[in-house]
Amino acid sequence: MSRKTARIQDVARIARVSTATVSRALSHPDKLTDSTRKAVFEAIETTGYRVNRAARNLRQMRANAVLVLVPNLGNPFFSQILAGISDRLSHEDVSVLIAESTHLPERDGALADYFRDGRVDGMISLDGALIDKDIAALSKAGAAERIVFACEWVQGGDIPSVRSDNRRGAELAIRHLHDLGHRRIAHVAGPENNVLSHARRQGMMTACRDLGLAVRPDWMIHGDFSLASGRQAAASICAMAERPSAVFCASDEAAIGLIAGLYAKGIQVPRDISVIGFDDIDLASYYIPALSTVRQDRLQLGRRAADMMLAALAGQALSQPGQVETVDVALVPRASTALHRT
Amino acid sequence: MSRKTARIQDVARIARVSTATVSRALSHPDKLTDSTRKAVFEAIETTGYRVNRAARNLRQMRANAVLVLVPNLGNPFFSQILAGISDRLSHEDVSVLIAESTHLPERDGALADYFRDGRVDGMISLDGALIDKDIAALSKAGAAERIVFACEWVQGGDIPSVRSDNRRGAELAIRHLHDLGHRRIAHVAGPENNVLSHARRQGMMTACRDLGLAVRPDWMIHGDFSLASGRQAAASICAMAERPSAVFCASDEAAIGLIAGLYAKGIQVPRDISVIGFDDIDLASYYIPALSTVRQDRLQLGRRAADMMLAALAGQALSQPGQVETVDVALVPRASTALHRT
DNA sequence: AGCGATCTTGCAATCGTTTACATCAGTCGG
DNA sequence: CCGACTGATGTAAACGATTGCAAGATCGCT
Repeated sequence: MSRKTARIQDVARIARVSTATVSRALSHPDKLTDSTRKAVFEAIETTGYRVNRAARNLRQMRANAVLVLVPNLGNPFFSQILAGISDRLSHEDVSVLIAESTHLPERDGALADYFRDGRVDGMISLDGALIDKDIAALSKAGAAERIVFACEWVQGGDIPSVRSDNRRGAELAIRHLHDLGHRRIAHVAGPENNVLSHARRQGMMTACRDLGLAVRPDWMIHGDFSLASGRQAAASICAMAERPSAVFCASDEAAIGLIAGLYAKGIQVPRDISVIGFDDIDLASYYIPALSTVRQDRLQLGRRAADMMLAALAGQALSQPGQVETVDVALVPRASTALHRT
Repeated sequence: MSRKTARIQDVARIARVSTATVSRALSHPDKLTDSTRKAVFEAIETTGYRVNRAARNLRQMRANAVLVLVPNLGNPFFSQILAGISDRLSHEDVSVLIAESTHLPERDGALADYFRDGRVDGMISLDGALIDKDIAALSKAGAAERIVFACEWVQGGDIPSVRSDNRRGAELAIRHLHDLGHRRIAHVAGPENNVLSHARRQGMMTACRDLGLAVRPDWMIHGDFSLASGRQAAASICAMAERPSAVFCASDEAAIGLIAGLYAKGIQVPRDISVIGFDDIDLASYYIPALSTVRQDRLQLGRRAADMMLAALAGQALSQPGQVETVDVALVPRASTALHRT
């Protein structure tokens, strides 16, 4: 038995047809006579033939692969979106390549190179912090039409995106606290330059205005979505002369960090302060107290982004350049928010 | 300006050399005269040339890519190992493809096809549940020498692996509980057929024997590493006539589920029962009570696996076929374990 | 039977590299 | 001054598929 894998020629010889016919049997089965198609598939069976992707990619000048750019793989939040993407793409015979923003080579245009050397046909970015330089390099590489954002996005561009309804999520959170009687509400925000931070803060401001609540600047606490930043926020709150009765955190992790931090100082949630998060990570319902939060459907975000990508690759430009798809969010009240003690 | 990207021919023409020389400038720069090398690199600069990966892969008959097989991308535990792998490989110009075990096509040998159609040169599997059929298909595809396990592994095979010292981790956990005065120790195990479950249970048994503790079969509770299984275990424990004073859980998630479940029934940790987990996930130190656990270095697991992979691809077979590298673990005592009340 | 239309299949060029081999120019020792 | 040797570069044949074009086969209709 020969060590080498079967080539299209071997199949053609056994099926007594040309290589062209074998190729067609695979890509346009309906274009063939029943009998020849059968003969070809039998030959494929006996030889165990599989098409060589490198050869196909070279000839077709496409990669049949998509790059997913993740800010931080260690973060379960992103990896679940990745799972949604992978789910869709793996069924379409499109390979999924991954790259972490933080581990990209320093060299400018490292991202664009994925396109220019033909490794991928498109990119789904979960990172909204792409700088203009990257974007410029990408569009110079002719890749601009084959980029989709998922979850995060960049502000000005025409690049289509799939995102949660962050503003509404924030409004739901604030209204929930308001319904419970809270009037003094603080916010632990995400990173300053992040689009999600911004949208969620905006949502909070809108809701507060509608409800006639004041938003005190000193109750807008800086954070970065992380556990550690939540814990730090706890310190800030303890130091306050007048404390809020409830806190809306821009992420579940920040909320958990905050609760842990408050607990360490003897402030109990929700007895002394109510806390609500954003995301509904798996752990939220197992935390003590179970975390009230706003659910984002991360799998759905990934799947929809993958669908947009497939559409973009299928050829026709996207319906509108700046297309935005929004995935709904839902309030999930649990035990970390309680009636305000009057 | 032409739309098409520059080819090696264009570079050759501008640098006034042959394509062979350009190719050599990239792969064996030292084989060239200083002057020609300089000329070539200048031409590359002006044309913005990048080698076409499909063409290179076809000619070299290799993919310069590695497949990472993950049981479940949604699980942060795996995605952090993935981060370690990605970190190493992206610096070596090796692309990282991902596939989820659960989303693989039903067809037999779907994994082997990644090798047979030349999409990847090697595979790092985080999934120890590969069935014999898969393995057989893989080795028939000549891929057996290019597989490495990370974290999990399969029992009998010769396939090299990187893993944490699970037995020692379990022993550390048990001795820690013993040091605190606990003598009645239960275990929430992982899935029945999982190698990690087995190793950790073995470690527990060894430690118990050494310390002269009885292991009661009815205190070995089935689980599957998940939050939900931990919560279920809480129900089991509540139903027991005689309760353990401490529980060693095979994962942090199970431990958290357990604590949440016990809390719901009015049993407090560590006041009534001590609980220790395994993994040291990010959240462990932010849980209330902060979770005692055994730390696994997931990044390191990934990095070492990537290194083994690179060595395997570099050509020479691995030192021994069944090579096993062990990554050390560490006890991290926190607030979920306390002195046994006598 | 004749003719055009339609459908099926084969021929051969092509995608962009890499690399074995050939070639050519120096270099060096005798 | 010559032959052997070394080192740098060019020539051209792969790698394995896809696909425009052309040719042959089949069919329908008059």
